[in-house]
Amino acid sequence: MTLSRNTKDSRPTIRDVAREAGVSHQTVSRVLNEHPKVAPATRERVTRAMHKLGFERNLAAQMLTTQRSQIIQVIAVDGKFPFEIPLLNSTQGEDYFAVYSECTPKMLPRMFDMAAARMVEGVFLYAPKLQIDDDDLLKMSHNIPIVRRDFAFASKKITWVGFDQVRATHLAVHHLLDLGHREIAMVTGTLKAINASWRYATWREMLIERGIEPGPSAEGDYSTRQSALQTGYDGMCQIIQSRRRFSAVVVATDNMALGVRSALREYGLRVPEDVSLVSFDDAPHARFMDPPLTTVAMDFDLQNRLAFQFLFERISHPDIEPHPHMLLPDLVVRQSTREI
Amino acid sequence: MTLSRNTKDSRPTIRDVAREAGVSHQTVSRVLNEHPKVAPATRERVTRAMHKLGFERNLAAQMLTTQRSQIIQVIAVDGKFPFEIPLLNSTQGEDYFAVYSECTPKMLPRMFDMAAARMVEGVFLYAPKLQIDDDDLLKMSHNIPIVRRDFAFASKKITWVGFDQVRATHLAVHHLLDLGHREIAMVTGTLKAINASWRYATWREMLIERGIEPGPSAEGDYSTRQSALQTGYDGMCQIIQSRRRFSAVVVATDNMALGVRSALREYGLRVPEDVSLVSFDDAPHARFMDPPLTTVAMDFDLQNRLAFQFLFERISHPDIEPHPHMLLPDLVVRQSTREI
DNA sequence: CCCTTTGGTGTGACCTGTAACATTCTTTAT
DNA sequence: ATAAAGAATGTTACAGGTCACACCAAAGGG
Repeated sequence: MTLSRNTKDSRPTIRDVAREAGVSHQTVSRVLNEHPKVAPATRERVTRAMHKLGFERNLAAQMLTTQRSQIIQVIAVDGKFPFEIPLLNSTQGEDYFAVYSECTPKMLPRMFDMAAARMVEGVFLYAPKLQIDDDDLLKMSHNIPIVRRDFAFASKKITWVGFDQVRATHLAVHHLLDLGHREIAMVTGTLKAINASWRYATWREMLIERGIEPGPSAEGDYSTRQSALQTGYDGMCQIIQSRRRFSAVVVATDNMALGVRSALREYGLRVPEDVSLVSFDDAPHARFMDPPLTTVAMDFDLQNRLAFQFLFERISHPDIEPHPHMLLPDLVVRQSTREI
Repeated sequence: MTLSRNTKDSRPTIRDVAREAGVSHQTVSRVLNEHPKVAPATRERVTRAMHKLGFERNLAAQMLTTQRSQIIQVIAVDGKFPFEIPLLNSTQGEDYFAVYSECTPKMLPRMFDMAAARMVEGVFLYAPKLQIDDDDLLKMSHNIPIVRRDFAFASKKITWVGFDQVRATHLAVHHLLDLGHREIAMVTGTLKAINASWRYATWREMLIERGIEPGPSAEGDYSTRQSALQTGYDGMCQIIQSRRRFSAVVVATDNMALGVRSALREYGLRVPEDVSLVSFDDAPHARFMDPPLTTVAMDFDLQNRLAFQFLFERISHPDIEPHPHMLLPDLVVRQSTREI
């Protein structure tokens, strides 16, 4: 017994639609791709046939011929991309899907090989610890457009979107200096992260430049919410136990600040009466903390949106120049800082 | 001038590998698919050729013939899936990619149509507000395996993974009752969410059953972190302003509890001296709050892992019975509750 | 020693769209 | 009227894998 192809669950193809509408499959393809030279009446018939059969274009087949996957890949190198899943929906308006993967710096070339084989159209790179030469990165990229969503200071040939960490740290430290603080401690993120190390270095340099000895510091890790809270707490405990004096603490992120705040409380230190606290990010919880947290606001939403937007730009106009994009943070003064 | 196909950036195909290794393309395919009947020497030659040419199997072509995409789709209906992107990496060990999309209940059938056209192999459904008949859901599913990662009480034909909300609420309210509280307020999530409404209903019933009048309540929305904090705050303010008495508050999630805590503080109400607070989730920040939060722990990580695991199970063994899976929460007593 | 089995390999069709080119039928310019 | 241009549609050849089947040689059974 010979079964016709369209038995059961197999979905209709353009050939089926063509037969239904009494045209050639190519005409159906033209309708699908909104080719101008299709007679309105024909287009109408074909459209009707498509609806009748419940036709949906087979992406795999389209991928195979066009060499375009409509997929962009988010690659987190040496860490996790700490945002919420709905962010991946930003690609939807552009008819792209985003897939996510993590890898080590060593695996990155292989990652690009696989991306190329999957005909991934763009790579959204989150590699906050990766110091890599632009040319090396481009070499392994198989010409897939890349946008780095991090701080890649020296990069001239790769589009990236990042925050000015020096400026951010200036805002935080200046604020404390203006309030009269001279004994300023810091709880940093992992210094392997480029952003975190800039914040740390800038904090140090600003104080040293002014002849002030940098206060005690501890290294944490804000790469996940969990570790941020815990290492914020641990770091603060460590600083307190060091017995070195401090009247203010700079904390690398608002999540860490939650842990820091908790440690201070345990040791009976009041904020801001005994210790002023300034942090970075302006996360949603910052204004609900006790006291509401003074923080250097970074609009990550904007950063992510821009990074995606630039990526789509590079995909559709591969010839335009890469343009690094430095975002400027803002100080939000709340009640965790006070004049000494 | 005739250009050979393999100019520049076009990637090598199995035919290229075959030529390089001096075998047929089918043999290369067999090596790729670990077919047992390939002579070791041949396999070796082919593998070497693949490496030499930097071959990666073209996913689109594979998809087209096998009708398998190696893609699973996470669909959030009427809301956002509030977890972090790295969660999507749980699919990696299984050689799947996860894509994410959101839709309204009305769009869901169309979503499945598109999924079928993309040959999506499984759907991870997060639809905490969706009350839908199993059969209706199955009807629109094009036979794509589905796992619901939410509470779908009546479902017998769909695999789902959820927490026992009744039990969870019992834990919270019993705890307060045991401590002597009789004036118990509640800040709920949006009552359109099935989980939230169960928590609300159970809270009410438990009190009424015992002849206690339910305390004041306010409806919030914990579907995003942002809204959770804000509506937690707003809801608590509303309850306080109602002037109705309460000695304890049940809060729908730990995120909302942050807002609630902040509102209480503003009104000079101490926790737990004036008000006991019990919440749900045991989010990372719960133990760093002031005071550390008593909460009903739900292991979302486990829930997500199980849901993914069940989905892969259903994909590889479509014939096994759907099995609803009810997870049991645990009460974590910290310092936000106290005997009255 | 011949027949059957089976391990190892090759051949050609097929999956479902799209691109390039061919074909038909109008319409316009000369 | 006739060539040329152009609109609408059809034909055929891909894209890069996998599948079904054919084939051959070596091994095992009678």
